[in-house]
Amino acid sequence: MISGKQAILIAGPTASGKSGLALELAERFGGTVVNADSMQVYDGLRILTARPDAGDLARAPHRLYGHVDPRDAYSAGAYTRDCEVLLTELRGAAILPIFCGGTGLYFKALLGLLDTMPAVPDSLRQAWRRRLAEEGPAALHSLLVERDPAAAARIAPADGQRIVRALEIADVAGRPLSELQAGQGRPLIDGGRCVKIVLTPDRAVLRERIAQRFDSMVESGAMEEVRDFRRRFGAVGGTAGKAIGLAELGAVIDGQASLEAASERAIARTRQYAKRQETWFRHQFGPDWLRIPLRNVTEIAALEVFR
RNA sequence: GCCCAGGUAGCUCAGUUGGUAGAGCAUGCGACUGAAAAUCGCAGUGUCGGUGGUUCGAUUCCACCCCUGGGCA
Repeated sequence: MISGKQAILIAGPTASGKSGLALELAERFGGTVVNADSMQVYDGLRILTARPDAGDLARAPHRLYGHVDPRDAYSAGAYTRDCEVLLTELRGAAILPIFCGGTGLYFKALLGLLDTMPAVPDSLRQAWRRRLAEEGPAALHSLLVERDPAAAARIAPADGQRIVRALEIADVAGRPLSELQAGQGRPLIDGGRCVKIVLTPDRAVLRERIAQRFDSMVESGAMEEVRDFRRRFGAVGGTAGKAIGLAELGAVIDGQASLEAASERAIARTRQYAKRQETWFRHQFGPDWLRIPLRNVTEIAALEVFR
């Protein structure tokens, strides 16, 4: 294990080679790769969500991959609770966790940058979501102006998702969300005692990799995977249902689109996603994160920080 | 060869009764406290196919030419 380090954190845009690097380091340090990706937690879409395959799993232990039923609701909060349990276990066994994933919010949660919030009952959440669908975000935003003016000022009137979140928290907590967001979150790991790296590949290179990866997903049976997924879980409405490629390949299966058009669409969505990730890592992650433009896993693993 | 339709942003297309043009998608930039592969905001782009003519002024009207699609031969 690296001296004095609690964990290794590997972030980066999709298709930047995070998983390969995590695997390399896990083998080297006898560590466990821990998922930090909001889609790879779900069961059912191994190929489309680029989850490690059987060969990868044989090389090193992997945790929090595919452990959630895609019909269930999952969240950064649920992830935090999963990690808390897991970290206790790994610490007990003196095993180095290597967090690897593209969900910036999950890293933020890990580092204690999310305040503790009361749990929102499912019924309440559903009720607000129904109102959002029926009345639209603008109507709920004007409601929020009365309930939590500070939050309303920060949240765009069209941002239904955040408006609903603020409203439901105000309901359960009896206090505005903006008051609860005090920056008092409890870190699960100490950021100062971790190796934190962000992979920053060149945009043009990443675009190329994204396109190639989608094609190879299709070649490896992504279409069949979507069929199986539908058979097992039906039409999934939650987060898992929004996995890139699911709707697109579904349209091909239903005869609504050509494979070519679907691929183009899925690849474009992936590029857009990668861009949002880059923006997040650039601005939400501090200067204490190491930005690494190198692409070769062995090269990165040889860096000074890993000695 | 003839007839018809079309050639406008990277793509698909709208439009200008003549005053140099716009949507969607794509692209770029950004926000982000439990749906985050989510959700949301901002921005740019054009020799309006070419050449001439009419006009104060043409992407718009006229002529010719080129290209694409369809039809007729």
